[in-house]
Amino acid sequence: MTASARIDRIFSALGDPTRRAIVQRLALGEVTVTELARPFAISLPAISRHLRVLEAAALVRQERDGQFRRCRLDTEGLQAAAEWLAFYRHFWGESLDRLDEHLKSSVPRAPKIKGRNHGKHKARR
Amino acid sequence: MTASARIDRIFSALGDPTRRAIVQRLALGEVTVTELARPFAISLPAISRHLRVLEAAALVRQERDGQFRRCRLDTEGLQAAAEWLAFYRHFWGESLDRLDEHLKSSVPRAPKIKGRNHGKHKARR
DNA sequence: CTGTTACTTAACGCTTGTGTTAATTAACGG
DNA sequence: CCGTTAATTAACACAAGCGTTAAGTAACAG
Repeated sequence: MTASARIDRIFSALGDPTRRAIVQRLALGEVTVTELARPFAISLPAISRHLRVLEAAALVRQERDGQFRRCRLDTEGLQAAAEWLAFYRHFWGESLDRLDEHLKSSVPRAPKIKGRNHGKHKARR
Repeated sequence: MTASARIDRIFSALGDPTRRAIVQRLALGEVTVTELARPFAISLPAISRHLRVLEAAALVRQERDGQFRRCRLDTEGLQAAAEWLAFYRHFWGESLDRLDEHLKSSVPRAPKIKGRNHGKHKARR
């Protein structure tokens, strides 16, 4: 697999608001698929496929636990994306130290669950 | 415009290898559209539309110069993406300082132009 | 066994994305 | 003016993406 294809999958995966919301939810902790799906206004199969995409991008990992599948963050994809972007840091002249400061000083709010009615596809029934 | 829609556009824009190659090219310096398009195996209109997408994502800016349009990086989108990802840094326990080190120590190779025959759509004529 | 719960896979439809060629707009150069 | 160069917009084709419902698989619970 080429490096480009890997980064492709990561950024494409993060381009969907439902999938970013899943990542944000998993940042709070491990959950089963059904638990994960509950806050969303889309069907379970839809969530299931988002999870495939996130797994292929190394953003999420799933592990079987009897009847359940536990999902958690996979940092590999996030790291890869961060490193790709870090290459361009000097263009905005912000050292990572200063970015670090900025982030530490901002309120560490929990990510909100988004992804309902995001307007790309309406539920039709 | 919602914050989510903005991040949407940025990650979706970066999800395409041709567009990432454009960003990489512009990191080397300002160019006109035709110059920018030359290394790619796709038509000028296709490049032109990629530029629209990149502009909408605040990743590229275009400025008229007589007969030409000069394109350059817009760091706003890159920053926004980096900040979104930075929220998850602590999950892989890497401080930005250490990431900084890592990047400084690696060879500062120029980004390569990719995006030809990336397999998503074959040229048909 | 049998039914229930937790998912995933299959099949389908609509929308979006990406490419093409042809036509258009705008500036430059004689 | 008139032709050339630079780039965009228009119109179209086809693939990919994301949603749905229905059917399949696997573990659990009685």
